[in-house]
Amino acid sequence: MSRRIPESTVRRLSHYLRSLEDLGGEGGQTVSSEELAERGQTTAAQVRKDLSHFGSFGKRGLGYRVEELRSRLRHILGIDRTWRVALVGAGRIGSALFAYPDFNVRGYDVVAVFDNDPEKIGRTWGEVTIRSSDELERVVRDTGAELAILAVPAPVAQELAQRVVSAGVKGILNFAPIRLRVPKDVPVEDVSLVMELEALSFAITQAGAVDE
Amino acid sequence: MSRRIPESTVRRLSHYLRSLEDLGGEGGQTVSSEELAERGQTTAAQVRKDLSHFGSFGKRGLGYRVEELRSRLRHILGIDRTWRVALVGAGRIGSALFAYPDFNVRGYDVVAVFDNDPEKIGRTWGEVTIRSSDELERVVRDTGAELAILAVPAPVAQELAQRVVSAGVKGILNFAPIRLRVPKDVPVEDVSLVMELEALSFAITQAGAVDE
DNA sequence: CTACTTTTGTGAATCTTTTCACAAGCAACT
DNA sequence: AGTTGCTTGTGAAAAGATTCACAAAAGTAG
Repeated sequence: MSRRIPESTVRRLSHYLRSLEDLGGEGGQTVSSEELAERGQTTAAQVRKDLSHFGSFGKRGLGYRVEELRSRLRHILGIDRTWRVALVGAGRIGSALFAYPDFNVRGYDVVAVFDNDPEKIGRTWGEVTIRSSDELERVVRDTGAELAILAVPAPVAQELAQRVVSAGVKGILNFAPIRLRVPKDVPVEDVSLVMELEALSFAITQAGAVDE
Repeated sequence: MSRRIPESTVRRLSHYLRSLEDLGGEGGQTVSSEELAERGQTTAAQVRKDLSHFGSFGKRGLGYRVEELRSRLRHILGIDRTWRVALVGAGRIGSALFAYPDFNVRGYDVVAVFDNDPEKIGRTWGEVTIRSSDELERVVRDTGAELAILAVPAPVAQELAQRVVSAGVKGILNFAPIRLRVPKDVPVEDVSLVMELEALSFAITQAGAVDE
């Protein structure tokens, strides 16, 4: 039951949660750390250690009750509530995200969409109207958005990051290929497709190089 | 100049490379580990340690020649060549990726696109015709695709992963929210938007909880 | 050529994360 | 109630990653 939680632990928690959901989990069904490990590509000891940071939810000799562990994890991850999300950038990536089904299911509710293309401003996506980024501060405040997804080109990402933060956003999911500078109490998660691809080509190249 | 390279090092290398590219880098311009650190949100010692895994490219008292380090990094990351990519899934995410500008620039060339929607099969995107996934093995082999991007729903991802691998693909970028089972010499990079968002809501929630 | 400044490359120290290993707890059965 | 079988929770050990700190190079100036 410690204080500082490793980033890698958090990612695994997400994964355990997904496994639990796949597992269905009617009534008093239980699951062992061993089973979770297998599904999560890790070890049983790791699963138990990860969970032990937050308390002890299992029963010895029996395992974890699926239903209970699931709701505990949702609470730990902070998704036992709805998060209001501002989507900044209504281009290709923005629209793909908006349509992403798991999104709403998991408690993320896109309450505002911004773009600076006059062609797009005023159109509606589902219930939401695309706004000019000129209105960003006002709309973010009015809608009470707490998260921002930045799906905009690199050159404008930094400016928009500052603006959403000053309008009250508490965390940013960033698709632009730059390191955003924001106050350090505002967490930023970067999604960089190029970086992922490079990790992949590195891994492939490296694997080949072992034989040399 | 060691053997096993930490995953985190690889990601930082990607980042250094991006910084070097931003830096322009005409002629004999140089950059110090300190400068790279600043841009990469890390420390100078970390930069030097990361690079030292692969040799020593700097000049003491002077730093690294931008142009040279850039091409070294491109070589290390395995992107001093073109990678032929098969894009599996022509839905929202697939099309966003296809249009992603950095993609071609960075040496990733989409040589085949697959979908199983009869509406989409036969259409062309740029130079590439969308094929039925029935033809996957043949087309992957014919085009010599080495990487696959899986942008398909979770239920079919595992099957398609196996099929691209058996057709000769050497690495997979996976957007489906499941852990793929593939031979262990085939690297898989997962991109999970939900996981990123959950890491974000955890961080925000946690930050608040410190005050309690 | 010598002194001075700068910045790398790297062992050693520190800090973090993972793995090990086992006592303690729980359920089921006799 | 006692025994057996299983699985958690957790200190302690091991492995891994980062930071420190400094000698060794390289350029520059006098």
